[in-house]
Amino acid sequence: MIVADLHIHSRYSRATARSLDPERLWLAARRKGLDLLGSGDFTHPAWLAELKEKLVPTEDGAFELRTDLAACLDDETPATCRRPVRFLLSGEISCIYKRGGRTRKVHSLILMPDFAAVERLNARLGRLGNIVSDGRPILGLDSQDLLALCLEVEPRVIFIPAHIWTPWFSLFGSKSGFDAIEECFGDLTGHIQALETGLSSDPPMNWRLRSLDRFTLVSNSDAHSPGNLAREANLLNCEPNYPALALALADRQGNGFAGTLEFFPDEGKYHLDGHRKCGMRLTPAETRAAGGRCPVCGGPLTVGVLSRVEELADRPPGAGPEVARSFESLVPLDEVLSEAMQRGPATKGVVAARGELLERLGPELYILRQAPLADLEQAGGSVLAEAVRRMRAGEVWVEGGYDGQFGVVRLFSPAERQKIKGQGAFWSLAREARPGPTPAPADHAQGRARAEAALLRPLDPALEDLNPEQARAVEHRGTPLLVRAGPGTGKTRVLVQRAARMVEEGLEPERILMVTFTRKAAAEMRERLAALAPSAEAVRVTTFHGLGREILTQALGAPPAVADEEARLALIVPLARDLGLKPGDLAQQLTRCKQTLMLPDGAVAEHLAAYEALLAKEGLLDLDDLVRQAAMRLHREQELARAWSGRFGQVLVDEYQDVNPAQVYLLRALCGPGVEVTAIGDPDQAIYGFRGADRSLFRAFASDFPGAARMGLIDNYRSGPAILALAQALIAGDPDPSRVIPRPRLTGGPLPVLCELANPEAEAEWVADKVVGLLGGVDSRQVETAPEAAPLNYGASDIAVLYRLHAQATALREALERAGVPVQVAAREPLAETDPLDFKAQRVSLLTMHAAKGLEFPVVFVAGLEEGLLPYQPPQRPPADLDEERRLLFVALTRAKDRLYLCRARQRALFGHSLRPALTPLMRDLASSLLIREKADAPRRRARQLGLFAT
DNA sequence: GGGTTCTAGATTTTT
DNA sequence: TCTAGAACCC
Repeated sequence: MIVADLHIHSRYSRATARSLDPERLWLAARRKGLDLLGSGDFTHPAWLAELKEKLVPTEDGAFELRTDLAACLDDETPATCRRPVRFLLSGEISCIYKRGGRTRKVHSLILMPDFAAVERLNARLGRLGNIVSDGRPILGLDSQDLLALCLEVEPRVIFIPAHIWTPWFSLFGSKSGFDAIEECFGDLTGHIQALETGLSSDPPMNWRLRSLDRFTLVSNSDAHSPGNLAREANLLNCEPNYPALALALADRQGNGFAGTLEFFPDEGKYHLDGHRKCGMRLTPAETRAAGGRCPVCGGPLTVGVLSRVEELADRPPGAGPEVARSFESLVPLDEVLSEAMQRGPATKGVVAARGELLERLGPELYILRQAPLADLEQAGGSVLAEAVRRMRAGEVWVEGGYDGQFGVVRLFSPAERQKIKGQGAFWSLAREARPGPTPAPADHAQGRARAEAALLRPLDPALEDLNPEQARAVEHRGTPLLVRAGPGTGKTRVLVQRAARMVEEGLEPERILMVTFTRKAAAEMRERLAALAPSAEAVRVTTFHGLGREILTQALGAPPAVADEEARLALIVPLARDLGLKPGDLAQQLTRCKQTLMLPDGAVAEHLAAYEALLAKEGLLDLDDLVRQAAMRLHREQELARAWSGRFGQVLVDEYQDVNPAQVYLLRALCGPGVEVTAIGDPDQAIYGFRGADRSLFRAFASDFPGAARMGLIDNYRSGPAILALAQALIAGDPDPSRVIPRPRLTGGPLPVLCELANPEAEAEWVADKVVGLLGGVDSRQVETAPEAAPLNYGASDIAVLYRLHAQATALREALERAGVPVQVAAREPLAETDPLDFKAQRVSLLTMHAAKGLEFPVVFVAGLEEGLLPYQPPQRPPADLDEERRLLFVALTRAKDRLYLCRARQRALFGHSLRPALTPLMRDLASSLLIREKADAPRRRARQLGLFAT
């Protein structure tokens, strides 16, 4: 028979002992009496390197401490405890993700048969999230996807849902788990052979669920220090190696898996229900009677494991499957000694006594489980012997743990304890009749209605039936049409509906052209169109550049060769040098010429001519040429114009505020008589002036396309009224009589929050604290210090952090990663290594305000609201245009649906200069009633704790 | 040619 | 302050 503890942690995990290295784990395992020990934390690169250095393979998939290291430590092991200790490679992963409208937090224990498999796994995980800053990494990955990934990497993986009943971080957790294992792991459930029951539950509790009968119930310590090793463990009748363990777990008929060593579940931190702040401990029946509310403060109770088991149980208490493994309930030796000596478990006396017992009798588990009472009496006195006898017999007094508070197991009555105190260990205990253990409450759980299966998102009203303004825009025919559509008013929807309606009316889909600026937008449009009306599939959806290329392809008889960025620079850089210009300036000058169609004079004309000659020599066009040349040819070449100007009967253009003159010129060429143009956009969201977009073209639409009708969308479906009010106040700084005041369709929601922090690091820290709070805490310390966290149910992908410059991302990313939050920084060049699961991983998005355009998030942070940063004041250059920067901030604010957090630093180092910037002038004059100014707590630790769950 | 030192410059971004 | 590219040195 061997004893195995498969789930532990290294010193690289949060809140773990610094002494957790392979040597001391090995030593502790020997003192405990363990034969097989999980390495823990194999996802952590530094820990894995240490394991590879210090462990050597022995049996199949098992490892031993290097002999030279073991030799050095042999002296430190009591002679009675010397035994071989094998390691297996194990790790734990915390998945935090949203499924079915609820935030899920599920921990999983994973074992792998060799280092190569671990490395394959880590390579994949490393692309999906941050596995370096915590030994137990937090990933925004669905548990089912994690299991799929593990199986893909190594079919022999042993995947065990960890401590399945803890409320905050487990498969069945009351706060963020599931009601059935299949709900969590879907059709991969069959690959799971074992479930870890955790400290707060024991096998009889688990036996009450028939659905768990087919699983092996394992128990591990989840130790965060060497001393806690083996506080729960497994008994196995097999060789101490990987395949033998796998077989023992999988084979429910055989007896490879003999049973478990358990905590008294009452001692676990989440056994009963309660509210720690108020000191309220409740049984499941009491909780029901109290309606799930704390009888003292009325706040929500943390529902413990016992309640949760009853809720899901389909067998009465005491019932179980026909075949079940045995188990023994133990109290850790230091606690037994603490009782026998009536002094704290960590006191010198207890520590010394334990050492002496180990020397004389053997490992801790032997002492607790097997040592004859006579030997115990001889080595440790009769009180100790009696204490151990009672423990083995289950004659204990318990105060159940609740809401993160460990329970207390007592081996002696108060009177006996008084006696021990008075007489010391010399007092000999009479065996007294004593009350049995606190009985488990015997009421039966009511099967709760599982109402929240597959929560449907509220139906989008604009999709179901259009509001009057939208309907007008969709149905208008006969003239060009310009629609002004503010953020969240259903702009794309109107465009898509309009196209679909036209198809319905009998227009061939090939006669409809939809034009966007980016391929991404085009793809989205295509998708939405297909979803709305399959018959509209043949509608042409493309970008301006794609359209230009197509026209040129026809004109030239072959697709034009287009200079990519690299080729273009290869021409521009030497040219700029010859001309004594900066390459960037020259590039800007040239692109400006092409986009505005302005015929330059003087020096610029020469530059352009020289550049065009170089392009011609290479037989290349640049990207600007795709639009410009297509437009010019359409205007000049009659045959080409004939082919194109009537090809489309309807042309719909998105984001019209971003067009440049070349694009309008192209549109006009395309739209001969009888062709109707629809343009939709929002001049308040024009943020690309710097790259040639000319928002005055929005206003000029009616003269470019005579007879145009104008309309505006009014209802905003995206943002709460408070967010909208702030954004509107901001944009009002740039008066525009034709602006439509939006009408919020959502109600309620908190005011936006503004906080001014000492520096960018503190600012990032503030953001990270808020994010952790919105996620309801990502580690147990957080949920235990602030368990009243409102059930906000935000997932990481519901949250975005926006900023003006990429340079701001570093501090924000670091703070979020330190907090354990999965993040994704939208970099200019996408990371080369992407994982197939990448698109499914849920992460907080870090984006520039520009990159956020067109997106929406339930929660938005906007960081760095400082003068100099917004509007941006580049060194040695003219400051960015105030109104365009105002629109940029407007775009940023209007990305938010429910919650908006604004912040800025009082001190910021930008390009080497340390500045003490003022608040951005864009926000200075806003009415104070539009937002809540939050005070920054000066000492960081306080800020962390208090800021956590404040809103 | 390869390595070191110096110095200017430093947004936002799509095709 | 950091970095990329140029200038410089052997």
